Amino acid sequence: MGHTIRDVAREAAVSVASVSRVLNGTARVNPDTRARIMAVAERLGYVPHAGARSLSIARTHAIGVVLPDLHGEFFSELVRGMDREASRRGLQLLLSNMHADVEQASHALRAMRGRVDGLVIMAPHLDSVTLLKALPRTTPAVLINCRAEDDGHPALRLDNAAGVEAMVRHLVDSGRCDIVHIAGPEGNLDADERAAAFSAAMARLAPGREIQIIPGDFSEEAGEAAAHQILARARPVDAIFAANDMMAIGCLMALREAGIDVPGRIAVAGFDDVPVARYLALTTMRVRMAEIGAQAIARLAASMDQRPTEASVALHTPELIVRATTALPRNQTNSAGERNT
Amino acid sequence: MGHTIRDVAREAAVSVASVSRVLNGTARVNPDTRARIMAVAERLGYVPHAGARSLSIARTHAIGVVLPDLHGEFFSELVRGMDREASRRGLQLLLSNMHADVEQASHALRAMRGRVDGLVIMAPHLDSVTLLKALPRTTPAVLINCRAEDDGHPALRLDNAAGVEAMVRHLVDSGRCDIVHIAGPEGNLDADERAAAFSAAMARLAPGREIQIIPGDFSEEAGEAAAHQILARARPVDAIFAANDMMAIGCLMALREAGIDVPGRIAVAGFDDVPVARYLALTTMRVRMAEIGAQAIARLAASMDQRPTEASVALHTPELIVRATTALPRNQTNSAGERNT
DNA sequence: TTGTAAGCGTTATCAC
DNA sequence: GTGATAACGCTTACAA
Repeated sequence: MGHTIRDVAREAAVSVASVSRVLNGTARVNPDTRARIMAVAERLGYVPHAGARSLSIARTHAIGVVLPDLHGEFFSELVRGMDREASRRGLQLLLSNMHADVEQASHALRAMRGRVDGLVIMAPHLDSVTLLKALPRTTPAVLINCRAEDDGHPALRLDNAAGVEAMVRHLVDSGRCDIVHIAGPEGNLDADERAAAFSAAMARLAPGREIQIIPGDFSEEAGEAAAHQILARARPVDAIFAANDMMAIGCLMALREAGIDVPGRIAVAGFDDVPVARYLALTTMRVRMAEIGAQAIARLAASMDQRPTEASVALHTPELIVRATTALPRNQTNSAGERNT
Repeated sequence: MGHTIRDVAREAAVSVASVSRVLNGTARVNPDTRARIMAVAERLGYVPHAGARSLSIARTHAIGVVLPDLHGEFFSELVRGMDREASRRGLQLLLSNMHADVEQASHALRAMRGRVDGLVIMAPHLDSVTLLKALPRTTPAVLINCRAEDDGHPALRLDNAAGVEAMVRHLVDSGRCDIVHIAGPEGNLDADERAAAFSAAMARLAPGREIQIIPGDFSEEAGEAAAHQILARARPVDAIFAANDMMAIGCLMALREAGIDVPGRIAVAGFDDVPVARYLALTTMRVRMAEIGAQAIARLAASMDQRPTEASVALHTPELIVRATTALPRNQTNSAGERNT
């Protein structure tokens, strides 16, 4: 099963040490022997055994990525961003899906010991304290959107509060105060933060209005269902702010089907700015997932190379993207098309 | 940096062999010592070093995935499918991006030696012969959409010819014979196959009509550009068939902006059925990327466990998804909405 | 049932 | 310059 360094050494009539030196360029070796070794390696089609090498030098040049079953585009964007940054740095990504329970998650983490130099962990739905016990305290790790009982690990967090506030402000500014929020799955960090921020923002920006929150689960279907529920009841609604784009889209489809004028009668907004949002002209909060992924890798790399970096928490602030689904009513229109704020 | 099996052995006053046996359940050991060992391991927070273990047992339980910089949704879907299947089987995925040139690609492959039990390689843009020389002939590998100079590796291929033919037939059946094809980047296997199949299908299904092909690169912008080019010239066109969805979407946007009636005056069709396609009601050929990814893992797992499997090539046939952008003209309508064939 | 020791394929520290 | 050889952390005959 593949040649070893010893095969090369034997064929070239040298010691394994010399072969290693040549292949890694770690020390001077006589040009002649060097050439001979290269030739043999080439002829034998020798490929070094990275696993053994890692064991020896105690460095794998790989970083472990532990993600939950992510909804839709998120996975894609996040991993793409990481992958880009990782391959720029000559690092490989060891992916491991972490399913719902902490059990499997910590198993996944343990399985990484000795295979990676660091970890990127995203677990918006789990108790990170339990989780972190599973990982050797020596392994550098950066946390993305974990419930941060600030435990000393560098972390990346989404500023959900700021995002939600910006959106509520936008809606209120355009004259819509009866806003209903469709929440994400309970227990999910982002969902919870967004719902809480919604209540807070409403209390501040539209005092006196009822705070309406409908439960959801981040799925398109939940958005549809919520739309139907909203249409069926009597309370006034002039805007729907879903906790993520997919639910907003479900809403949009349901409203369109019901013949409701959007944004004329009801405005609709989402959160995330997934690619589809642009095509459907959905107003939303843009979250640059790829950038967050790349940043995670960058910070991890830093804390792997140099001295342990500051355990700071970097906050990513979403950006308001105004599109047609919340366009201003005709008589108030002061700008057209897409506008960033 | 983390405890070793020896630490546990020492603390528990047993040999490393016993610790190993207990932790792997590979042999009977006295319940008492067993308990003692477990306790110590727990207390020390011992996590086995997977790298060392792999070296010893010559099995990594990881599979390497080498992909090009994939366009859009593809990456997402493919990796998601693989990830799903891999984690079902307790396998980890070692991701490595392969950039344009064969040099980097083969480097990426070599870096996997000793870290994975098998490889999934996708390289629609490279010469797989050169590529495959880089990998130890002993490592099991499955190829996805590689130019298959059938070299003995199990492979997964897309039946582009069948897909293109189905679409051309659909267009012709709905009375559109002046079809222009927007091709993908030259050198890309799928792009080339689709363009060739287009010519063939036209010759067969719309004999006598000019075979019009406009070059593109799979990007939305290319689709827009092509649309403008088409509108600017005199030749009659009643349908545009883009080599992928993103270009079809670019087209769609450009036509919409130009006030062209779709599908009334010009029908538009794509290829891939990316998620956005449904929302834009784009007729397309559905390619189940996630399924292909999962299948790749499944086949790889098979050829890793058992005897070397047959080197067959599995063909994935895309499915025609008819949506509004190619709906039949009013007077011929015989079905409504979305329809699968 | 338990322990000793020889690998697994590298790298790195010594001598020479 | 080059070559033995001891790690690296684990598994697994083979003995005891």
